[in-house]
Amino acid sequence: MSPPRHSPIGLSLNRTARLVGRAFDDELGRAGGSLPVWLTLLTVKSRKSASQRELAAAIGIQGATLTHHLNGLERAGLLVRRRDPANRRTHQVELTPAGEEKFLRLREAAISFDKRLRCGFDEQEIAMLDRALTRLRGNVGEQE
Amino acid sequence: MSPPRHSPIGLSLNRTARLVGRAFDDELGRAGGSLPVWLTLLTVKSRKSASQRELAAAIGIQGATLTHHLNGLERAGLLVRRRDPANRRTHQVELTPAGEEKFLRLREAAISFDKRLRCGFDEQEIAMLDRALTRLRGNVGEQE
DNA sequence: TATTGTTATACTCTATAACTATA
DNA sequence: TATAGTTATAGAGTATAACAATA
Repeated sequence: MSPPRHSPIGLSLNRTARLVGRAFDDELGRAGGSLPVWLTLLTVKSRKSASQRELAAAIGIQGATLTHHLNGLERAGLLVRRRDPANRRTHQVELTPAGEEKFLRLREAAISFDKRLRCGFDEQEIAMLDRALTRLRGNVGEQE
Repeated sequence: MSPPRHSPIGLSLNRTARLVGRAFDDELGRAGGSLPVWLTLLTVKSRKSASQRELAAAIGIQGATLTHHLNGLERAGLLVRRRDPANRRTHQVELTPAGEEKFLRLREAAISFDKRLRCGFDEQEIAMLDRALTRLRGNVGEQE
């Protein structure tokens, strides 16, 4: 019955994420990308030869949603999907040279943005923040 | 030219916010609401007699977007908009009794969710996290 | 039958531009 | 002319359900 006697951390998190996310999306936009595009390229690069289901799970979206983004990226000539000869149900996603270029360009933007984000933080503070965020994810039941 | 030698804090923030946001939205959904609805009701309650422009700014959305949400809430009978007699351009947004009830119900959900979110954190850690988030907002140029 | 991925469709949140009404 | 708000429209991201191909 008593009102909350502490600042709602969820609200603060939400506001921060929206603000930071919007700024990041703008930066990616200037580099010819968007947040889901960046996440997709990054995940494809870092999880070589993963199935699309695994990629989608790693990004945190549904398979059909990933298909949607992959369609856009393939249409733009940034990647190709090949059937795996071993198991022809699964597709192997691979970046084209143009896709590799785009990846590097967006990575530049991401790195420079992250630098801006870290202003005034030392390594230890960032590590603490990261741990706190991880704990928050655990508290809402992240499975991985 | 060297690769980033620290974990990208933006990615961690993004992943956390999406996960936590989804869980919160589910909780609000079970209480018959949604995140923007909750933010709208909360802001209307806490900023008595603010203009819609001010409300929108406080929530962090455009005026037209707020109008969209207010339309839904008014259609649902949760609030009314009255013209201010002093300046008939501005509208005064006021919760109906049903709106007050909904507000309380969603507040319950928000409080219980926040409690879940705080599991394993002590007050000092939450305060530190909150300060860190505020600093991140500052780093991407929050004006207020 | 089970699994991988796609297509079709729709919903939510958001935004911009043009408009109405007040001042 | 300037300001408050609305309407019309659109776009991005996401999801679910039904489907096709493969195992």
